[in-house]
Amino acid sequence: MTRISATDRRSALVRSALVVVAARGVAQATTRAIVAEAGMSLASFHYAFNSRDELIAELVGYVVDREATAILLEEVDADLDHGTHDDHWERPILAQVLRSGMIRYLEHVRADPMHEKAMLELTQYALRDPGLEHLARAQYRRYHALAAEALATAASRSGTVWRLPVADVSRLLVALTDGLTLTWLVDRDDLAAMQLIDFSANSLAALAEPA
Amino acid sequence: MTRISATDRRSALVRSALVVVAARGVAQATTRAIVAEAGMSLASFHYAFNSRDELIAELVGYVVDREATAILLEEVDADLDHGTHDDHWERPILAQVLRSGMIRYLEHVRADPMHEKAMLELTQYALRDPGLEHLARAQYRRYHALAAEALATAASRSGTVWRLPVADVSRLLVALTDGLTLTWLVDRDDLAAMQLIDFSANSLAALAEPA
DNA sequence: GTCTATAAAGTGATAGAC
DNA sequence: GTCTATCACTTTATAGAC
Repeated sequence: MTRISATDRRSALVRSALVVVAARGVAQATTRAIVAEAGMSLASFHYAFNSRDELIAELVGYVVDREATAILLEEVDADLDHGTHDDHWERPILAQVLRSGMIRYLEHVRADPMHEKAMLELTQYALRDPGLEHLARAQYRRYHALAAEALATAASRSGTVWRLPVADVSRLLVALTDGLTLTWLVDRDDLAAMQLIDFSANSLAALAEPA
Repeated sequence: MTRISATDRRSALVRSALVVVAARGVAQATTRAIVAEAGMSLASFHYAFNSRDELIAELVGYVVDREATAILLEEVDADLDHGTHDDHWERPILAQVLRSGMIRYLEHVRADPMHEKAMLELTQYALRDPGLEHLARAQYRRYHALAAEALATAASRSGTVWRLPVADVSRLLVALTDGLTLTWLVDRDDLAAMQLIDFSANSLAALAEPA
């Protein structure tokens, strides 16, 4: 009926695909399920995309951006909150900074668990497809870069410096975050998650020293 | 041709299913692919199982047992190796015991990465199926119990005691192991994996004190 | 019990009218 | 551009011969 540009239709389909993947998994994200979610006809799908594989590839690329910006925006918000009151002489303890950062991440996962599950599945899916494998690696490079930035900020804010390259520490943080996500998704144990966060924050903080 | 008991056929199909899942993923583990791997006809499948879902359910239950016993056997082997020479007065450092245990686990993953990937996918799959969800949880309870046993052994061998309940420490170890597995499967970075192992071993060891 | 053949339902993709 | 209708194929599952 109404004319929609091909690019608009593509992004609409990608967003709908993410909804379907989150709700039912990658295997159940059929072209029919996706167009139903988007309120389009099946033919419109193939007008916008050459194949389902093409959409899945774009979806993987899309979620990498989305995840990165989502976490980044939360960081910025937290920074702004922090900046509203005068803390000129107050130096937060590094472990506390890391702890609150990881709690923010956990809240992010708790707010939309199925989305996080979709991220995991899409990574695993990409890892199986030779043509999509590089996207999975790109996703993790993004995570590492994001973690490195957060760790650098945390250190400078708490007046400390990392005793080993921040890139190395960031890999630890990403692995800890993965473990946190995976175990929480399985048993939804908030208490255990908080214990893991405390442990992670304290253990990582031990890798820094006063500036 | 040759008559095979239904139970034998079931277990043969389950083993073949695991091979297919490891090689091509859960979604591609079709009944046809599984019977081809097992060298059976399609009809034999439905003679042994009522449905594909029934096989997948049994597969999930099967891998839980298999993974547990596999890691446990490695532990026993390691214990035997350790017992061959006289170490009556030698007390290994806890961090070293944990480190070598995690290295053994990493070797286990490196020896058959696709099997480990299959385990991950089956857990995620079970988590989506309301009827299979409990199996995913059971799998992790098993992991936790296994980790708790290993941690208790490690502490007593090194003459230390855990400063918090071993069940809590075991959850940390499982999460660390998950993070190790996930990140290694993505980038296959052995050096980063070793750094994570060192970090984990040292950080966990800090949670114990001399007996 | 084990097979071949086929049914029944779902899938990705396309043709062709408008 | 967008639709309905349909093709070609794959999937799970079953029927029926042996």
